[in-house]
Amino acid sequence: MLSRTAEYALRIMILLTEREGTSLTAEQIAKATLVPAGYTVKVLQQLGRAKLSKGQRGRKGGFVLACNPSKVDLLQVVTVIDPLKRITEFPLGRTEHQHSLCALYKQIDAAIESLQKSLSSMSLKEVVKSGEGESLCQEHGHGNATLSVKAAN
Amino acid sequence: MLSRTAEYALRIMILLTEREGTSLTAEQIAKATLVPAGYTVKVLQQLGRAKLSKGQRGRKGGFVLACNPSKVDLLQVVTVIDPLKRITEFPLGRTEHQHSLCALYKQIDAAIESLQKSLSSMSLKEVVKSGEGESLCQEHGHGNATLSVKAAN
DNA sequence: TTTAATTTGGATAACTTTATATATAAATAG
DNA sequence: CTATTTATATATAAAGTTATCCAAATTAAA
Repeated sequence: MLSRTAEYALRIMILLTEREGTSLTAEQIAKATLVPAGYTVKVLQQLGRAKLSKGQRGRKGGFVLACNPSKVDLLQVVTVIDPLKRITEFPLGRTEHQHSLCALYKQIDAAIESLQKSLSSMSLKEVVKSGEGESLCQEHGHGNATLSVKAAN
Repeated sequence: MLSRTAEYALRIMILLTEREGTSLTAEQIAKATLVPAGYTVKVLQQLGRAKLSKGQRGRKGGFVLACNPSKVDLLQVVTVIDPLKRITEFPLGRTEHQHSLCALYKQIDAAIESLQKSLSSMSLKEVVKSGEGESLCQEHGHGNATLSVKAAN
């Protein structure tokens, strides 16, 4: 549904939000998000060009959040990777059976709209906040998810 | 968002619904839906295995709708092609930063849910009905879309 | 100033999805 | 019964996405 890359981008941005202020190397990010090591930097580069993250080279380098995570929502992150654009024109040429197909595209567009609404309804910060405090990973989680309270940091 | 193939499947099913009762050759379907000619049969085969359409070989053969279009919604068609499945378990192994990531997946799942809800809110028949009667293809349509009332058939 | 750590950018490889082509099987018309 | 029309099945090709690799650039520490 979301492309895998978009999902990676979300994981990475959530991690950067959680660790706001601190600098993380690509390797650390890969390890924490389980995004393939080499691919992590590719995703970070795209996020960087979009000014959502920023990389610093050399020793002590790494990546940091470069946006206000209360102002950036999940849709904005997804959009950096693949746009999910609304259907504003009937995308087919003139066919004999335009009417039904056109009606179909109205429905498809409505579906895209509801997806967008859902993804834009929460900022990065809100997601991180909603994950703070008590055990979450059971609810939708699998057996060996942690049950413990998040360690203070 | 939807795969291209899923979109093709929807176009085809809408056409078959519109022409319910009549048999259409793959070529006719391809022409009317603008799905690539050879690929049309691939999609029809998948729809056929799912019992949504049915093919008849030989002279006078073709494809017909094989379901009750008032009982089949857009999500069911999409599901034949690519499942769009809900996230019922936290998909990552145990990482250090599970809490936020888990919260992220709750949001992603909510987005999938809203997409599913939207796609399942209308049956094939309802879509076709909503396209009947007067000109539609202007609203979301491009310049040379027809303005005329649908011809009686 | 050298060296080590690190991002950046470009090239390449593996995999998946989309599309085409070819051969086979079935149904009908004549 | 034969020829034609059509779907079905399988193989192949093209395009797109995902992932890896390597060389170059930058930064900081030693």
